[in-house]
Amino acid sequence: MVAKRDGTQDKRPQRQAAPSVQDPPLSLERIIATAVELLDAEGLDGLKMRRLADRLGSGAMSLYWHVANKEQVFDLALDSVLEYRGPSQISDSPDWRQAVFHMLEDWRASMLRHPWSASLLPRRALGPNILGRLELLGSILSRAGVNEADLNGAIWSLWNYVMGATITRANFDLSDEDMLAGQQRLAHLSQEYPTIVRARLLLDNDWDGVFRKGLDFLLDGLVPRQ
Amino acid sequence: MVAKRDGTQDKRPQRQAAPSVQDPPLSLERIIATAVELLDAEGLDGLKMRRLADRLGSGAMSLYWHVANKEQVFDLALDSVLEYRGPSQISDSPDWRQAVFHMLEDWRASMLRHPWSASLLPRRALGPNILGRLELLGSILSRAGVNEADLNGAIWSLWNYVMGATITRANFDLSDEDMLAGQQRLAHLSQEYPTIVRARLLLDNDWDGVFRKGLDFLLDGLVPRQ
DNA sequence: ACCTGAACACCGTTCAAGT
DNA sequence: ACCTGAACACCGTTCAAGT
Repeated sequence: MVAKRDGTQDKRPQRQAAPSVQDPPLSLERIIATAVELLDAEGLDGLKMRRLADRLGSGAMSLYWHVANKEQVFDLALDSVLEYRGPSQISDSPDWRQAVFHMLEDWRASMLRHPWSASLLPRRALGPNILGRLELLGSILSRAGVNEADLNGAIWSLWNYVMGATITRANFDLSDEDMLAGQQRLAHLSQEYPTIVRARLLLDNDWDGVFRKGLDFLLDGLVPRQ
Repeated sequence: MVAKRDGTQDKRPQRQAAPSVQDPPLSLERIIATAVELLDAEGLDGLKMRRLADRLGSGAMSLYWHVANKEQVFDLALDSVLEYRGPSQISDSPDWRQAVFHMLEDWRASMLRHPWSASLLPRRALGPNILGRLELLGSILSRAGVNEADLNGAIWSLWNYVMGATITRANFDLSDEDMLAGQQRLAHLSQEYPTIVRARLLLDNDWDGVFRKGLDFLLDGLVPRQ
């Protein structure tokens, strides 16, 4: 029997898993960055404090020195993912419509890159990054001619639209087999849901195109082209 | 940020809460109806199998004879709340626009009566009641002149819009004090978010009016008035 | 100031039994 | 066929300590 040399085949939990380069010390930034990684990999339910600590090479309870509780981890991970580096000065460029599209499509793309963030955003407090986006949106619309009394409603209309489209898209991002299975189950009920089956509700959905088209319609209504 | 605290000053678990009239036997209907009650009272996180069993006057494990697991309770409670008793034959009435508005506003109202259902719907399978609504929606739009190639996109546009508006509304239904606190925190940052503060983003929001207005714009785009 | 393990109060669900 | 309690494998968090 050969003595185990290098922990390659270890059975034990082995807490001290060869901190070869010695993990850097815990910090709020490192915790949040790792939480985002974990959320991306395992989804909302996959974020467990113990698992997060494991990834950080620390004991589970060490996190609580930097963070009040799990909810705060969610809040910080969420806002960290919503930063907008877009051309915030272009807001007074002549093409306000393009500026709105740019920010909203970037917002949607950010959430789709981290699908857990879409379902999380509506139920958490608004962090600075998302507030920054809303501020930018409001200022563009305002400069485009939306009067003050309608501004609140216009902002929320667009928020609602983006959130609905993104949450749906993020959650219906099924595997092809799932979609096929769903459609087959539907087809089996084609006399109960004839229109839906004809429309191929779960197939051939051009999510991006649908998003842009609806956004166009909404903007036409909110800021009539003159 | 205020932690959600359950203000009810319960003293004891009180298992055997005087089954005065002897609870009726367990049944799927009774389980689902009680689950809806519990969800209405305590929210998504408030639904625990043990608590549900308590309300039913049964042991926790008895539920598992009628139900596979907690997820199934969610699925069934969700669809049970989305039934549409609306005038399904009126779909070929001359006023298709009114028919769409009626169904979508009723859908939104149903979800707002059970706020947990809004956040749940996008992540669960589509039950018969919601499929029925989509079928009705598709058939009305089709008769209103939306051609087959655009039907899928039109249905999803409206779905996205309704879900976004409702999820947001359901989750931002803050107490007056919360809203005031939020706005005050914002006001404190009025040089960072001047537009948002001016628009009174968190106050004076006519959710129902915003919903109807945006829906009008969307329908104008999807089915141009001739 | 920062990190830790033991321990507590849960929660969903399995299992082996009861009627 | 229907219901049950004991028990298991978790999970967030408190606490009393360690450095």
